[in-house]
Amino acid sequence: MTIVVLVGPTAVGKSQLAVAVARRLAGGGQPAEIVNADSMLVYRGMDIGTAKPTAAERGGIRHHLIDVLDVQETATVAEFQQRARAVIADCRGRGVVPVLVGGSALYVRAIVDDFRFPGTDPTLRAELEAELTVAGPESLHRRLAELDPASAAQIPPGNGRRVVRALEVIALTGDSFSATLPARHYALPGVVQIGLDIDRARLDQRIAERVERMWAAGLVAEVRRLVDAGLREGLTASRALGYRQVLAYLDGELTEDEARTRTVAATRRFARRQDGWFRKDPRITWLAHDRFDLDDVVVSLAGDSVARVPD
RNA sequence: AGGGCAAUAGCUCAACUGGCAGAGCAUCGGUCUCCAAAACCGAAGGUUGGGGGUUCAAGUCCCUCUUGCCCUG
Repeated sequence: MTIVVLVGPTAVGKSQLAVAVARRLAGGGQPAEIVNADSMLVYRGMDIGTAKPTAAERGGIRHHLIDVLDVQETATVAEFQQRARAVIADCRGRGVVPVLVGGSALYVRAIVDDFRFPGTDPTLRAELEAELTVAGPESLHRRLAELDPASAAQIPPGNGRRVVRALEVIALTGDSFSATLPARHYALPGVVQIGLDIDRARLDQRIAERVERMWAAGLVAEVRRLVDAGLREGLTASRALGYRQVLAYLDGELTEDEARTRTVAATRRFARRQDGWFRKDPRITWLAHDRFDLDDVVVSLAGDSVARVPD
């Protein structure tokens, strides 16, 4: 059994390639199915700003884990990991090849590698969060240093978010946090990871054009609509690229023009960070995003894996 | 045309009576086990619009030119 994983920065063309590949990866006569691994495509109503593939763009290929949350719900890696693994297992049970497509590196790794997340406690989290707001991250970090010097050494004192999580885990498990990323060993069989390569100037250009198109397509109106649906209350969704900036515009903190320009800049920075994750993974096979035989190569790489990995 | 105000990092702006030119954002690099399109850390970046003068010392004071904004006619 094989699973194709398509990664790379935003706007390289992952979604499009996924559909082309899925059509040709017929296991047992049925086309492959696409599994989203993108933290923002999960939100209903966030269509324009996330460049969510339209029905036409999906080309009749089934897409999983898109539109599964309301904007006011908080997305989490752990929940996503469970859902994605369930979907993947289901595909395999039906003899269908899953094609995992994602730009959220942590999400992809959590699905494909051996990640085990300690639980969470909303009440406890809320308390720590409240303390973070009033007391600041340094004071929480000092407490972490007493409880668990090893993890305190790993987490920068200014990063309140991670300090809170560490304290939460310690309180919950009674154990130390030991926050380290696991080794790059696939927890699933038959993984073929493919990265789409693009030079920076080209990518920046594509990002600028894409944001331009989003505005023309009515991103501002979409955000207005989502505000009524509770976007501002959504911890995750309200921080999405484009959405956060348009919210600031609607609040009068930015002009519309500034919102657009900042969305472009923020997306560029995001692309750099994605690159940082993916480039470090030696298991990824990199292919130029614009090679004419791109889908052929992906299909054949997937096929090789099927041959190599016995059922 | 006359008068006033302004000009400092790519952008927006700081710098008490003259005393080591800074910050936010952008840019570049990095970190990462439940908000990750998040959060955080680091680096680089300047002939203070041009020219002259006063002073031990000028972004700051004086003269002049340039550019922009405002007021008056």
